[in-house]
Amino acid sequence: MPSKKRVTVMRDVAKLAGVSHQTVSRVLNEHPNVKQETRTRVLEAMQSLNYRRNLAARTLVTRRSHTLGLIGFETTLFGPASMLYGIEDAARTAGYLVSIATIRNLDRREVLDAVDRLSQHAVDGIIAIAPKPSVTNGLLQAPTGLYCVAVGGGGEPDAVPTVRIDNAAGARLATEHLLGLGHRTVHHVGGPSDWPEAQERVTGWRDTLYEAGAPVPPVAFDSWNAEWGHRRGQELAQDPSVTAIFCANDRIALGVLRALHEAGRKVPEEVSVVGFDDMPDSGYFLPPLTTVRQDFAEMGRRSLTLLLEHMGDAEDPGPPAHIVVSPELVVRGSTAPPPR
Amino acid sequence: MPSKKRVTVMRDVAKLAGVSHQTVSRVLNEHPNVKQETRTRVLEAMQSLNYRRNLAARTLVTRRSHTLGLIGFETTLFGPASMLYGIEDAARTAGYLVSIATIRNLDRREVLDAVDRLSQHAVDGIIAIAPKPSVTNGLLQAPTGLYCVAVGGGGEPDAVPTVRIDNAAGARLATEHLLGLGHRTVHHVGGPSDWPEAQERVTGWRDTLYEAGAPVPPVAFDSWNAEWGHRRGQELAQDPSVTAIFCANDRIALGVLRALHEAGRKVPEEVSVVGFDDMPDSGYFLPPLTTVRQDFAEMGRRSLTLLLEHMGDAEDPGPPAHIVVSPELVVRGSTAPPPR
DNA sequence: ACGGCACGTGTTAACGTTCACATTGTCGCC
DNA sequence: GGCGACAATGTGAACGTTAACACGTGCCGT
Repeated sequence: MPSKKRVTVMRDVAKLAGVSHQTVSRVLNEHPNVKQETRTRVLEAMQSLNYRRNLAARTLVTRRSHTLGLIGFETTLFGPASMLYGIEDAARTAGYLVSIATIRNLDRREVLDAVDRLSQHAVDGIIAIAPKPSVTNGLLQAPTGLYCVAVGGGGEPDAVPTVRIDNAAGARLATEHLLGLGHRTVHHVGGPSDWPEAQERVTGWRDTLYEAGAPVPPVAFDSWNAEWGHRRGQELAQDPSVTAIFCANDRIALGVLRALHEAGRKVPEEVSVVGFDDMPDSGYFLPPLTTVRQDFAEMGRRSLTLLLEHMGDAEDPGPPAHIVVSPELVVRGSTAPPPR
Repeated sequence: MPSKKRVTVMRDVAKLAGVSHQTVSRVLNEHPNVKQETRTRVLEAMQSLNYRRNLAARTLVTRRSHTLGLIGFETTLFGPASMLYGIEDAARTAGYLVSIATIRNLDRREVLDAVDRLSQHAVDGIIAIAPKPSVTNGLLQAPTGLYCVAVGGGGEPDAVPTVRIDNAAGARLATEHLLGLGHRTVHHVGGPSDWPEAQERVTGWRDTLYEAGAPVPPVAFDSWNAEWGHRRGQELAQDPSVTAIFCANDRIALGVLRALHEAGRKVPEEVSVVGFDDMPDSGYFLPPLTTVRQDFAEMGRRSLTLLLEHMGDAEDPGPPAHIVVSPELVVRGSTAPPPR
């Protein structure tokens, strides 16, 4: 007949090894004061019984679940998805599991709800993919003792530690590259105007033009997708003076490329185009896209390190730390000197 | 002075409401036998104390964590990332949290490791993004009582319930579309030969050609990315008899488009190209890509439903259920009748 | 020789829930 | 009017782990 108790617990291991359950616990937690011989005996017992410790019980008493929460936004896109990957990757090595709570918009309500859901499940900390301040603000509402960091955001440094990319520097790289090729000025197709990241890219681009004494053409904002790039590209294609276009991301650039092609304007012979992000297949656009690469996965990893550090600091967290990573220009076939 | 007890627990709520902790528990679990008046009194107490129940304690005694595990592969790509999204979306509505364990390759070891990690954290069930049988097989190793389903796989129906797309039908749609336009035959650029999904697409394509009495050109396999499409596209571009190419996915198609363009062969005037997946910006390729759409997020949602059903069925699970979803042809500008 | 201290181990009590059972009261029905 | 059924609540014991303390050893210094 089948035994009533299904899984083996500490007590079973202890009995087999001829010690108390506490000693088993000590072995498990690598407590120093256990004789080598007992340790191996316990380990053998665990092995032979195929023992796995019950994390729920452990969590109950230690108040640490060894689980981290991730608040994600638009995680189907390459950038966020890669951050998620980087975070999970680093978390695994650090012995944590990652639980996700995606939000469908950036309302404060949604964020609070996600924080609530995660904290109910007793996560030890939260990483938020936080492109807008509303998210970071929501994070501040988290129960005390719950550590939070934000990744991939923009705007002014916040009350929570942050990992972000230097968008202005990236925009500068792109703009300087184009000016360096001899273009009189550079046009810009913006992302959504209410995203700090989009604004920072505008700033970097504009400042570079100013400093170079180049005229600053008007910017239009809308969204991050190819449809917008296509729409805006059609307008720019009408203007023969446009020879260089810096797009707020690669998807917009894709739309711009198509619009230029449809208008019969050759890239890069007549018009140069630069993107931002370096999505997986940007190198296979027509022509291959020159772009500003950001290492999303690395940002994810860094944010996890930051979170763990933050959690490690006992009571006094000190001022929130901020990590800024630098983007990198990838030159491909979509940029060339202007026609003469 | 600050009180020693930090968080409020059931006992506190009970005391404030003037009932026993068990009654509070009953209110929380919506047990029928609680007087309306007491219920509201308890609810008010919970509200005013800002009580949140401790899920770890609950898990310890009920052995249900209300957490689901996800084993993910290449989650930075659009398909898997969308499935993940769909799964999380459905899980949230069902009151579950999703924990992720990504695997970096499809080895059995990695899968076992992921299952182990998830089961340590006491997940109630596991959904695996399982493109190759090795994953599904690993799933069978899961501890008894842990329910698993696979999503997005291929190959023969497995021992675990599965949600998959009808790859052959999708390939058929693409091929018939091209034949219907008047092409004598259709070439195919395959994915990785050891992926069942890639093979099924080949099968659907080949069968359609057979039935139509069209010649079946040789297939080459390699990987899923644009680089491969570009490489293979260069070869196909040399052959003037090639007028229609069906690619195993959109990324490959992107590479093929570029190769054709470089070889001076116009799409769709001289050569038609069809993809598979319908990635976000396929509609803005040059030209806009005709493709076979699969609804990844929906597959994710369906897989969650399947898992919950499976978990609900008490002891006897019956034969594993399989859901097959149908893809859909999206006609855009990359296909046209052959040159005459 | 003896107090003290470090080691190795065991004992008991939490942690915050839910479950099984016991205890009331209230109603309806023969 | 008694008696069973059921509704509403309370009591105690799990669940499996770690924390806090207590208990023996053996060794060192004075």
